[in-house]
Amino acid sequence: MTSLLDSTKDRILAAAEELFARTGVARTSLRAITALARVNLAAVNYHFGSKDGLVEEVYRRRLEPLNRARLANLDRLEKRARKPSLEAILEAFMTPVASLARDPAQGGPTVMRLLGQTHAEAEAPFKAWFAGEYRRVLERYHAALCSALPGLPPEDVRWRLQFLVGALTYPVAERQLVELVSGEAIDPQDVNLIVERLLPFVAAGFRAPAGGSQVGARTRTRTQPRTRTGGASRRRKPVRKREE
Amino acid sequence: MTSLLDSTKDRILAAAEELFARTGVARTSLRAITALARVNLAAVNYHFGSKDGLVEEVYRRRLEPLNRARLANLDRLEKRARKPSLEAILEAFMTPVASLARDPAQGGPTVMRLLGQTHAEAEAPFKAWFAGEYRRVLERYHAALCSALPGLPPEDVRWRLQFLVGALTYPVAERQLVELVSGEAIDPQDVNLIVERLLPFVAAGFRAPAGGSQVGARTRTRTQPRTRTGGASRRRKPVRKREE
DNA sequence: CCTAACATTAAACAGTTGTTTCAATCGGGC
DNA sequence: GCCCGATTGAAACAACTGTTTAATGTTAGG
Repeated sequence: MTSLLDSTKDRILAAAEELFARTGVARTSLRAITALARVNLAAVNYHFGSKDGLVEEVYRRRLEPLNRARLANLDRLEKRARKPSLEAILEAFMTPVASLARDPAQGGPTVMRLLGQTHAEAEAPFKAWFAGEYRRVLERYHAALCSALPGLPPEDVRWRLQFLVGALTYPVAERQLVELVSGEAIDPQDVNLIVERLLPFVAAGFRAPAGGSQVGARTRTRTQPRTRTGGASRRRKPVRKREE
Repeated sequence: MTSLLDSTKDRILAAAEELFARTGVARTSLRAITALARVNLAAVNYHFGSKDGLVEEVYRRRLEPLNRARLANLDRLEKRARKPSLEAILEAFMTPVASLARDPAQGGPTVMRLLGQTHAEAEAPFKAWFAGEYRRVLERYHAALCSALPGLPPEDVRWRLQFLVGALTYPVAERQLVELVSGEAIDPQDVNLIVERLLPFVAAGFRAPAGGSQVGARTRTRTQPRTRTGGASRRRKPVRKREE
C-alpha cells in the first residue's frame, strides 16, 4: 500500500488512517503520520487546515460510501418488493461493511478497526456531522424494519437496531478479543464470515417477542449476590516507577 | 460524589474515572484530574507511580468485581442445576453490568461509559492483564453455553458470545447514539432496561440454527452495487484554518 | 521568459504533556 | 520534647504537541 505515485494528500490520508486505526486519533501525532507518509510536517496543515480537518476527512472518506451503500441497498430492496424480508434488510445493512473490508482500495481490513474506534474518537466537530449522516441511515432502516416486523413495537425495533450495530461493530474493532476467545488468529478476509454468522443471529433476535415489562416495572434481577469490592490494599510505600 | 472525607487516593480515582469515561484516557491530562480532585499534581505519581498505573487501577477497580460476579453467578447457577437454561446463563453474564451501573458506590452510570471505552483505551501493559482476566470468564461461559446448546458448534457459540459482548457494550458506551436514534435522552437508570431488552434478543439469537457455510464457501453476497468512491475534490486552495 | 499560483521545505513558535525534585508539613512512638 | 516515615506542596524539567512562518521549489499560462 501507499504507492510511491500517490499524491501527498493521499499518502497523508493513508498513513493517518493506518495509525488512527491502530492506536487511535488522540495517541497519533502529526509527526508520526508525516513520518510514515514520508511527507513534511506542515503538509497536514496545508492540505487539511488542522489535525481535526484531517481526522474528519479520514473518516468521511470511509463512512460516506458506507452509508451511501446502505441507503442504496435499501432503496433497491424496496423498489423490488414492497415489503422486503427481514433477512434482506439486515443483509443490506451489514454487507457494505464487509465490502469495504474486502476492497483494499477502500481501506481493506484496516478500515474495520477505524470504524470500531469511531465512537471512542469522535470529537465535537466531527461527531456532529457523523451523527447527522448516521441518523438518516438508522431512521430509514428503522422504518423498514418496523414494516417488516409488524407486531414489534417501534421502540423495541430501535433497541434491537442498536444491538445490531453493537454486535457488528465490536467484533470488528476488538479483533484481539476474538482471537483471545477463539485461541487463534483470524484471517482478515473473514470479515465476510462475520456477516454470515451475524445474520442468522440478529435475524432470530429481531423476530423474538418483545421481552420484559414495557414501563420500568422491575422483573427478576436477583442473580447477583451482593459482591464486596474489598480486598487488601497491595501497596503501602509510594510507587516510584512502573518497572522497578 | 467525591465526598470531602475521601482520601487523596480515592479522590484521584474518582476524578480520573469520571474524566476517562467522559473523554477517554489519552485526552485526559493529569492536571485535569488533579484539578477536579483538588489534589496536588505530584500526588498521582506518588500514589500510582505513573499515569499508566492510575489507568490500570481505575479499570481494575471496576472490572475485577464485574468479572468476579460473573463467575460467581455461573458457579451458583451450575451448583443449583446441572444444566442451567440458556436464559439463566445469559442473565448471569449481563446482570453484573447493570448492577454496577445501579450502585453509585461502584461507579454508577459513569462506569458504563468507562467500560465501553475499554477496548479503545487499552494500552499494552493494561491490556495483558485485562485479556487474561476476561479470557477466563469467556471460556467458562463458552463451556456453559455449549452444554446448554448442544447441536450448536462450539465455534458458533464463540462468535455469538462475541456478538453478545458487542451488543451489551456498545449501546452502553454510545449513549449518545441511542439518544440520537430514539430522539430523546435516556434515563441513566435505564441500564436495567438494556439487560431486559437485550436478553430476549440474544437468547433468540443463540437458539438460531448455525447459519451459512462452515468453511469459507461463498454464499450470496451480491447485495451491493459496486459503489464508486469518486466525487469532485471540494478544495483547491490551501486550507488555512478550520473557521474562516 | 516572466509571472503567479500552487506545493514543499526547514525552522521556530507557544502551549501542554508526564515526570521529578526538594523543601515543607503532618502524625505517632519512644 | 524529638525523630522518622509517610504525605503534600510549589516549581521546574525535558520532551512532545499542533500550528505558523518565511523561504524555496515547482508548474503552467500568456
